Amino acid sequence: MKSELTRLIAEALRRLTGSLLTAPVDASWISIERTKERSHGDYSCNIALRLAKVSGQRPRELAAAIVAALPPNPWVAAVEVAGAGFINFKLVERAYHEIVRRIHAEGERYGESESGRGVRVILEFVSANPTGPLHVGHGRQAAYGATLGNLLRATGHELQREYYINDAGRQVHILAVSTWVRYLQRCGESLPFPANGYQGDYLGTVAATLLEQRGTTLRRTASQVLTGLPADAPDGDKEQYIDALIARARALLGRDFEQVLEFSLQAMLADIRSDLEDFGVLFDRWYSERELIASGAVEHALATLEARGCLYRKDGALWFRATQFGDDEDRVLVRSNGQHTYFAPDIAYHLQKRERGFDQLINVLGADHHGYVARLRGALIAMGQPGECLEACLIQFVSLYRGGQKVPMGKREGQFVTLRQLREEVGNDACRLFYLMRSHEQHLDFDLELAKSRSNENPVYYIQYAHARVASVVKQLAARALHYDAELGLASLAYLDSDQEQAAMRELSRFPEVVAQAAAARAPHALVHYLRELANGFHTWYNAATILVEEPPLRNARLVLALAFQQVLRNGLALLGVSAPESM
RNA sequence: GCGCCCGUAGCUCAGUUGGAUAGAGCAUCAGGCUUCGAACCUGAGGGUCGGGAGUUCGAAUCUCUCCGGGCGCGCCA
Repeated sequence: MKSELTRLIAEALRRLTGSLLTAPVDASWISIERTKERSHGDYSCNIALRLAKVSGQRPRELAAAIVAALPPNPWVAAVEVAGAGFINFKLVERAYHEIVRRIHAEGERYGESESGRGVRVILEFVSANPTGPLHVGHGRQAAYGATLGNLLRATGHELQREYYINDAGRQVHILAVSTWVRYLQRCGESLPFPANGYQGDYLGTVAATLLEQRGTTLRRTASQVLTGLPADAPDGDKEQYIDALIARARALLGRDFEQVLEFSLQAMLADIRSDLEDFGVLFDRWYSERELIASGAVEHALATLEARGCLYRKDGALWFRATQFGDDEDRVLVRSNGQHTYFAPDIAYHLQKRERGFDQLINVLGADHHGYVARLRGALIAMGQPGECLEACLIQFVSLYRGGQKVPMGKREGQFVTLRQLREEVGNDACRLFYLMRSHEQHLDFDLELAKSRSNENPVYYIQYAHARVASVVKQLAARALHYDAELGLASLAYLDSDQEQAAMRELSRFPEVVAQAAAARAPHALVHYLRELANGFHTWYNAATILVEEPPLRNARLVLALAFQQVLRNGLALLGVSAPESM
C-alpha cells in the first residue's frame, strides 16, 4: 500500500515539474507513513513540507497542488491537506478487507516479506567460552540472536546461524587444570584451588564423573603437584601460578592431560548445547576454533595481512597495524613466546566468513566487548574486506531482581545465576519474552517475581491469553452446535463496521511492516510491543462485541476476524520463540 | 584521561531516515461479569523528554557543552 501511494505522489510531482517545481524530485524524498491518529486518515505524506524549502512554496499551497495533481486510485477514498501541510490519505474499506483475506490465505506465512532477498547473512551469537555454564547474560544474547535469526529468515535473508566454540587457547588449559584440582581434592589430596581457576561448583560435578570413569589413575600427591610452584594470589601472581600449574599438570599427566582437557570441554559443551536447545535456541553450525586453526586459516589470514604490509615485529612479537584502520593502538597477533593471541584466530574466522560468501557478518556480543569491534573491523579492512560488512549488536547487561532486591551475580566467585536456573524458575516463555521486551541497547532489569506471577501484572499472559481466547471461542462453536463458514465470513467482511473492528484490521495490516522493520533495525523488542498492542486490540474488541451472534454472516465475519487475530498472534509469538497456547 | 552506551510519568520502558496534542504497562483512584474465559475491559490523574545553547517551517530525535549512571581501554579471552 505504501508503495502504491508513493507511486501516486511521484506521478503528481512529475505533473507539477516545470510549473510549480523547477527540478524533478528524487523518489527517495517521498515517505509515506501510517498516521498515529485515526482522524488523520490511514496514511500520511509530508512531501509538501520537505519540498517547501527548496521550491520556495508555502507548504499548504504546495500540498493542495499535489493533491489536485494526484491521479485517481481505486484504493483511495479521500485525500486531504491537514496541519502544516500534510497530505492525508483515507483508504476505502475494501482495502482493509483485503488484509483479512490475505491473512486467511497466507496463514503462517503472513508477515513474511522479501526485503532481504539475495542478502547472505551469517549471524554469530552466544559463542560463550566452554569453560562453564551459560549465565543470564548469555541468555539474553541467546534469545536476541534466535529471534533476530527468525526475523531475518522471515524477511527473506539467506541466513546461517553459528556458535563459535573457543576450544583452543589458554582458557581450556585453565579449565582442564581446574577440573584436575577438583578431582585431586575428591581423591583426598589437600591442595588449594588456584585463584585464577574456574571457581564454580559445576567443575566439582565434572570431577566426580571423571573420578568414576578413570578411578584414581590421574591421582598425584599434593606435594608432587605443588613443590616448586610460585606463590598464588594474593601473595603472588595468579597468572604465573596458573601457568606453572598447567605446566606441572602436563609434566605429571603426560597424554592424560589432554584427556582431562577433552573430558572437561565436552562436559561443558554438552551442558551449553542442551541448555540452548531446551531454550529453543538453535544453530546451523557449531564452529570449532581448533578445527579452524587446524585448517590453516590462521596462517592464511596472517599471510593476507603480511602481503598487504599490515604486520611488523616488535619485542619478539608479531603486531597488526590496527591504528591504521581505526583502532586505538596496534595489536599483538603472535606473542613473543610463539603463541598467538585469541585475536589471530578470530581474524581468521571472520575472513573465512567472507570467503564463504557472506555479505553481512552480524555478531551478537555482550556490551563489554564493544571495544573489540573496531579492532576486528580494522582487521577486515586491512585484509581488503569492506568494513561495513561487520555489524555488531551489543547486548547490554541483565540485572536480576527478586522482590525489589537486586540479586548479586559475581562471576568471579562462581555464584552467578545460570540460564538454566533462570529458565527453571520462570519458564521458557516468560524468559524469552522478558529478555526481548526491552531494547537490547537498554540495560535490562529482570524482575523474577513478575516473570513468575500468574497475574495481570505479567505481560506474557496478556498476549498468550488473547490467543487462547480465540481458541476458546472456536471450541464454543461445537458446544452450541454451530459451525464456522470461512467463505461466508470472508464474503461478509462489510459487517465489520465498528470502530474496534476497523482499528483491528488496520492493526493487523501492520504486521509485515513490523517484522520487516524489526529485522532491519535488529530490534526484536519492536515485535513484542506490537504484539502487546495487537492483543490489546483484540481484548478491547472482544469485550465490546459478541462474536457468536445469531446472524450467520455477522457471526462468520467476526470469526474470520478473530481467527485473523489468532493467526497473527501465533506468527508473532513463533518469531519470538514463545508458545501460543490453545488454553491456559 | 580516551572511547562506546544510556538518562522520557511514582516505577519499568516504547517512541530508528526530524513531523501533527510525547505514548504503553505496573502502581494509584473510579467503574464494568445470571451473556463466547474478568489472566479481560472502560475512564481519570500523573511530564521543564537530565540542564543549557544551537540548527529550522518543526527537535525526545540532529550538533555543541555541562551534569549523572553503566561498560571498555592486556604479549587475558
